[in-house]
Amino acid sequence: MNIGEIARQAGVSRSTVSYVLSGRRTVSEPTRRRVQQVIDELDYRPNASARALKEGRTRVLGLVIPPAAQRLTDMQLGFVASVVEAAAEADLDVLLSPSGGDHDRSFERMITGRRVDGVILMEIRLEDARVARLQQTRLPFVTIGRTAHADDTCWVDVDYATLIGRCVHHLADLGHRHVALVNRSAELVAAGYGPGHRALAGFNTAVAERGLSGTDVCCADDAAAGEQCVQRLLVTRPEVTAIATLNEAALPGIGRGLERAGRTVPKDFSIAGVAARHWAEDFRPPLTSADVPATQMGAHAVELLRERIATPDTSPRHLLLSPPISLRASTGPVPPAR
Amino acid sequence: MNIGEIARQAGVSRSTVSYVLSGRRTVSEPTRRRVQQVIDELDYRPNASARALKEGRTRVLGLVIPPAAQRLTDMQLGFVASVVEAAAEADLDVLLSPSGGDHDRSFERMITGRRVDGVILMEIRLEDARVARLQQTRLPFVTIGRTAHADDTCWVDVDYATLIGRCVHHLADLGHRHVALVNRSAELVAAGYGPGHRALAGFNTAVAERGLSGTDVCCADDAAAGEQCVQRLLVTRPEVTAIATLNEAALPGIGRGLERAGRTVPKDFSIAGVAARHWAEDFRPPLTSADVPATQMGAHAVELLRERIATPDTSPRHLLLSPPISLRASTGPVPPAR
DNA sequence: TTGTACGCGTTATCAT
DNA sequence: ATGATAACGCGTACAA
Repeated sequence: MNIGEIARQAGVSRSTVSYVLSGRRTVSEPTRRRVQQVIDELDYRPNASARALKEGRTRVLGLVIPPAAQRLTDMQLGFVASVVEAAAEADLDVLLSPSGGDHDRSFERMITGRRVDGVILMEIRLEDARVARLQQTRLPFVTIGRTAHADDTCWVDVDYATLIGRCVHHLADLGHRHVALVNRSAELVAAGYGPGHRALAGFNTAVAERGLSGTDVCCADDAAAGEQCVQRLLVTRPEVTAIATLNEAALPGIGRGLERAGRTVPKDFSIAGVAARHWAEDFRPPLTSADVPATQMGAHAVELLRERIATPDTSPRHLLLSPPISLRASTGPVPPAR
Repeated sequence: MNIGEIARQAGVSRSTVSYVLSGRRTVSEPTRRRVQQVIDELDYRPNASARALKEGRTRVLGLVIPPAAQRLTDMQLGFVASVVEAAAEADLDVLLSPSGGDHDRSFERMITGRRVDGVILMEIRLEDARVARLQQTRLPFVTIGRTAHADDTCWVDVDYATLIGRCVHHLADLGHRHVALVNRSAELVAAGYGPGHRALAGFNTAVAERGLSGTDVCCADDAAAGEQCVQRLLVTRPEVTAIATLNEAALPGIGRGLERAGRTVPKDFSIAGVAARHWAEDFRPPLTSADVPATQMGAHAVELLRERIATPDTSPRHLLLSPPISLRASTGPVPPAR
């Protein structure tokens, strides 16, 4: 089923059919109707490859996700879903590439085969080979998260440094003097994962500003690790009365660990964090946290990318989000010294 | 950068370059090397649209996911990740469409625009408009899950009826006489979501076979709903001593609800389920469950779809999985009557 | 090894 | 003001 077939059955030329479709030229009403009827009857839709070939654009966005080996986190999933949704809203499709480093076949296919009009990258490292690779090409791209030197790229990110800092200040206001940061996994931090580094920086700054004693520990992204981590922490740093964390997947374990150790939240121990809302709300008691707006971030990323595709030569735009902390029930005044 | 440019710089014809690329004709070694060198220097990669147009296939698979409105479950995410991974393994790309019903723009684009060589559908209803729509077209497709009359389609599914039945038999073997099924959400079941219906059927059959008393309740897919659900259940059916469930997202809440009610698992109360392994392992105590192999299912779906694309006219293959129940720590002998 | 037709939709240009 | 013709985008594969 192609445009020539429609033209034949409607008794017009191929270009007329094309003009009926695009509306780029006026076509006499009777002709238009006749052509449209044949189109409807045969349920004709132009071949996307032919159109892309001619127009020089595919109406497809690429989305690079972390390889499935490391199970995607809830937040990453939120990004994927919201990107796809926002793209669909704009009649754009999304092509997925599961790629960790560069030199990845699917990544290379995506960016060199002119399959996509632009790329959204997530799970960005401070030094990221994929970003470097994309900068070599002329392909517009936007990152969710940012590299260490991201002034000349387009990105949307959460300001983990500020948010973790705010958590610390909130805890300090409540009288806590000994606080701990439960960071993301050691591997992730070692690999230069931005949020981990920036959260630590923000933590250290705030701790210094308030004259607190601060400890930071890495913790794998799952409940079991969270539980172990808390157990160890309570032994090695018994003076700690509050935790700040960006490790949402560890939260259930952190809660369990405290419970097992006989600490009641928030009476004996406080927790504040940066997490997706449903993690915060599912925590018992509900977690005081800055809720990461994953859904909006995906939508923003698509918006920035569309701009960039439309006008590639304007200076890159950024978006650094710091959602306010929602006071819930997991933080309270420091308990009297034992 | 196109094939003509490469040909010019290498001093050969376009077809020669094409043959060097595809290897479908032997090219003299010196020529081949010269061409290859130019290709490498210019980092040339054929235009995917042009190739798709000529070859009549895109090397892209479509994956239809539920719209993001209802947050994707962990298991759905597992499917997506494993499909993408398996496709990448076979040098295929994946195009995503977030579509609930039919008549969805992105769904229609995908299947009528010849953008994809085949489609994988998930979150299948017993009566599914998208399946009907796909059957009208000639496009090969595979479903994860199956409709009520799925003999002539290609699918891979988990045998929820059998697995929930096995849970019930296991609980009956331990002496439990009053068991409850915690199903997926009422909306999902009302919409004809297959697993919900089949789990209920399997539950009823097994309950009847063993002469037990059975109750079934629907429960939204989150922890809070699970907690409420258990609270209500313990009040309305105080005789119940065991739960079978396929609602993994409700598990943390179910655990909390039992704890609040003073029931210890597995001493006072048993739970068995069908869930992704990490949900089972994160449960306290670890959940006795049939672990849904989401990862393999995605890979199987891709495999079946590739077969179907290669040989569209063979009779459709199915794959009904019933993974064994892993005994963990959440089931035990029925407690003595109070 | 090369020339060339083909796949299909778009659009500039020419004809009516 | 409409409709028709033809070139173009790019890679593939058959005929020469």
